[in-house]
Amino acid sequence: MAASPSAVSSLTLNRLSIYLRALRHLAEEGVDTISSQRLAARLDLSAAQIRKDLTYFGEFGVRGVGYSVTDLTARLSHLLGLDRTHPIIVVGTGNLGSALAHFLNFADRSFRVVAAVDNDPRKIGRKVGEVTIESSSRLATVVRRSGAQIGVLTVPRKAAQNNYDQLVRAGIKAVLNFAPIRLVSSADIPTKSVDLRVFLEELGFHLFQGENGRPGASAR
Amino acid sequence: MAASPSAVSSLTLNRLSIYLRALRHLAEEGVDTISSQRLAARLDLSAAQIRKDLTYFGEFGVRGVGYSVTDLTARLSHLLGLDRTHPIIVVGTGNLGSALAHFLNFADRSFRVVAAVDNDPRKIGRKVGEVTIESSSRLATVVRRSGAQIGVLTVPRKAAQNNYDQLVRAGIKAVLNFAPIRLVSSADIPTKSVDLRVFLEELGFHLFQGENGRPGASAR
DNA sequence: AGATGTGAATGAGTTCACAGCT
DNA sequence: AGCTGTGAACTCATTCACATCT
Repeated sequence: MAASPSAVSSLTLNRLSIYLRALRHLAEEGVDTISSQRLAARLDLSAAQIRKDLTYFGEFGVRGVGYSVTDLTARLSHLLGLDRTHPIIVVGTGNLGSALAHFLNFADRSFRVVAAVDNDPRKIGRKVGEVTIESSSRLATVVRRSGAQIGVLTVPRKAAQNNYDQLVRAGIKAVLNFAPIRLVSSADIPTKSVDLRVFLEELGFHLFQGENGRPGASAR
Repeated sequence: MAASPSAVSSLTLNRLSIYLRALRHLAEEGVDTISSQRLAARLDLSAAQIRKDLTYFGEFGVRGVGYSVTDLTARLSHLLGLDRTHPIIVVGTGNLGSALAHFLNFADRSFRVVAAVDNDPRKIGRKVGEVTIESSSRLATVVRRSGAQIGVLTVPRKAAQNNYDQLVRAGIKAVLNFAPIRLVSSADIPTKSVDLRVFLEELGFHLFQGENGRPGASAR
């Protein structure tokens, strides 16, 4: 098996998640072997793309046959760390934060919200999903006590960097940031930023194009 | 000025959103001219990248000087269609859907939630933000009556394709899909899919790497 | 025959480096 | 002198095409 490469692109990694989801659906449908060709057709991408992505991590298939659905599922789950449970702390329990808290607990047993903090004194003591909201001022303590590994940042822009720094100092292992800011991030803490408004604004552009007579191209 | 190109990549388009946000902050700070160099430093990317992105759409700068903050803000806003208001319908008012509904109305005057539908009879008649939830069975009617241009799909996977098709038939102009499925999409309706679990799973991979002794690389 | 795994070819996206304008 | 706009060079990602295995 190939050693894990020093750097795999986000693009490849994100497609692994997509493959994994499709594989789970295939298992539900009772399929037990799948070729890159047929998986690609389902996902609307190329067979070569799938094979290339997989070979970054090893040889998972059988020539002349294809991939075992259960085997590949297990191996991708393991690669993405989904065969263990990652405790999450939600920082900021506004609309988005509390929605994500619920969403994550329902969606998957690989991620579990174990703590939540907020700035607003009125929210402290309330529950979001299974956990009780605590004060942001106790962030470091809460991280340590809960054993949270991943911080989900859903605070306003101006609070984001400060909360990020506190998470890092408290020993968080990774951060998913939804605040619309370029975080100054510690190089050794995997940090991913997602800005939801950006997606809408992309559509805004295409709408505008459509109006000007040009047929709107489908965004990927 | 350069004509809008037939195809601009999502990457470029998404960076325009980022530039625009930074420009707004600069304006708040009272800055009125900015060079690609200084903007790049702020956003942690290259000056050439910024200039190249902008030249897809025209010549916005002044040689020897830089870009006028207010001028560039206006031009990017216009390009992204943010100088008009886009009516949105939220399809599926679960955790994520209702969070987005609130979030979008607060965040920006360019997008306004004008309607929401849900499958669950118990939710119908309730309010989410300013709008009253209606039945998904009336989706087409609601789209037409409300004049919604953008559909935000936050329904379970199995309902997504069907709701998407209905949105399209009812004349929606663009769709932002959060359901974890590859939509079979009409080529002339800009459609963007975002899968939040994918982002977490990317972090899951990096956590796993970290454990195996390799220093975790920062995800972009 | 039919599928994978992979080097080679192509294509997309980014950075370089500099001519040209203020 | 300083900064934009842009072809050319380069790097990263995808696709091709085929040797290899079942």
